[in-house]
Amino acid sequence: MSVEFLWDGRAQPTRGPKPALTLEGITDVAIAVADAEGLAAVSMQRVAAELGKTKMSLYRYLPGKAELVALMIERAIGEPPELSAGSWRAALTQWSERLFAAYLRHPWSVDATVGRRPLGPRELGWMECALAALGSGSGLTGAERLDAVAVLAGHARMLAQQAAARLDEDGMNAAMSEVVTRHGARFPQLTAAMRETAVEGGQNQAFTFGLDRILDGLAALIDRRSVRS
Amino acid sequence: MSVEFLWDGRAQPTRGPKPALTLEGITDVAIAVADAEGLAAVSMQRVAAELGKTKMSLYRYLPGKAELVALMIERAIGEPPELSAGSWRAALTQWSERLFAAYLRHPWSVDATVGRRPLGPRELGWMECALAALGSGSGLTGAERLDAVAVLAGHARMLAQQAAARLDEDGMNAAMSEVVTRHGARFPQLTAAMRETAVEGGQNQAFTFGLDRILDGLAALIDRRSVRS
DNA sequence: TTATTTCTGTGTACGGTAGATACAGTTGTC
DNA sequence: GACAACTGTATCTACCGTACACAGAAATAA
Repeated sequence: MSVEFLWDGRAQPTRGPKPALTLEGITDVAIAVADAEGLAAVSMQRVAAELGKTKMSLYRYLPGKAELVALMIERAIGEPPELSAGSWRAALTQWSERLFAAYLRHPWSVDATVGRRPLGPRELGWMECALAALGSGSGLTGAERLDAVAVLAGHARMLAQQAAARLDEDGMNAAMSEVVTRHGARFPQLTAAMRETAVEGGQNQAFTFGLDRILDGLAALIDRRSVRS
Repeated sequence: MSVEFLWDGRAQPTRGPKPALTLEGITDVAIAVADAEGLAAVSMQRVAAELGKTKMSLYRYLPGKAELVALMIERAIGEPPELSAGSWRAALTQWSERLFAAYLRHPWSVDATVGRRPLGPRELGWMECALAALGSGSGLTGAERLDAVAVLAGHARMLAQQAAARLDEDGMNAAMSEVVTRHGARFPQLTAAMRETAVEGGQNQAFTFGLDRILDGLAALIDRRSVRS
């Protein structure tokens, strides 16, 4: 996975035949496949076939599959949001909600952003704008602000993953709940909590709950700092 | 991926040749490979070769690779911790730290626990014991307790992933920081925060910071509830 | 205009993956 | 001893990512 490709793009040549494809077109098709059938369905063969080309032609545009996935992530996450910010809390709430929404729009992006990998300009842009929202007079150190943003991002990721898992209730969840009812005696708290959860609101509520708790905790620290100083 | 296999195991036969392998042995070897070379290095071929057998012999013990990974997770996460609990806060702190430690011991388990998949008994056991710690008189609803546990688990996961990424500083991080310095002007907050972070403490500090913030937020809610009632 | 260079897209090939199936050999039970 | 059940292996298919060689197209240099 070459970092340069992600940041500097691909120098387009002047000579030779006109390219029939574009990086954007390839990425869009790959994203469409991933949206419809998951990240596992994205193969060079599949993407090329969707474009009416052979798989090897894609390698004229991309060094390899890792770069394709990186481009998919950058395109799926979108430009960093413009935060119509008053307080840091309002700004970070907006930021988290938009990140959560982006994950929900493209559930595969959760799977695609695990493990060690180079970050693209947009991904860094998102971090930058969250840090900026938290920066103005919060009294937190740089490390603390990084940690806070990481917690928020992690929360959005986790909830998006859970929401995606709940989207497809195709038998596996049925088998799972069958297991829970069978061994329910071993997990009393869990069965009770899940019974309650079933009635009330969906995944957005869970996200908002966690987000509010995190921001409450952050506010408590910021208040303490501002009092002391 | 069959749920039954995870929960009921494999009925061991009486007749026929003595099995040369055991499920535990296979799982242990697979975990050893994953610990040393990452989850991507775990293939049926590789695990079988490590055991001195052909890959197809493994299918006498496991329905498929998905089940192997599921067993690896169950074995790697370990038994749910016995929380020497006083307050809910102490208990959840201990719980989160042990989960974080488990992720650090087996960094591949972060990659292995993405996406929709059936949960094993130990994984549910961990949830159960966290819910129990939060249950006694916290005043939270079942859904809220589930959400709170999810936030804590997500935090442990995210920080473990970051820590694992920072373990191998093999050139890619170098290329990455080269990019950041080149485009540093676009990310002033980020570069400033990262410069600060470099000097002070490691990943444990980041984990503790986020954990404390989450628990602070949770405490604020619980206090509010107990006052009102 | 022609020749040359450079690029695109394709066909072929290789090593890797997961898994199905058929079969030989071993071991317990009747 | 016959039979049934099980283990481990060999062979096969169907993918995957990608290296390499080659034919044709297009822009430039002569």
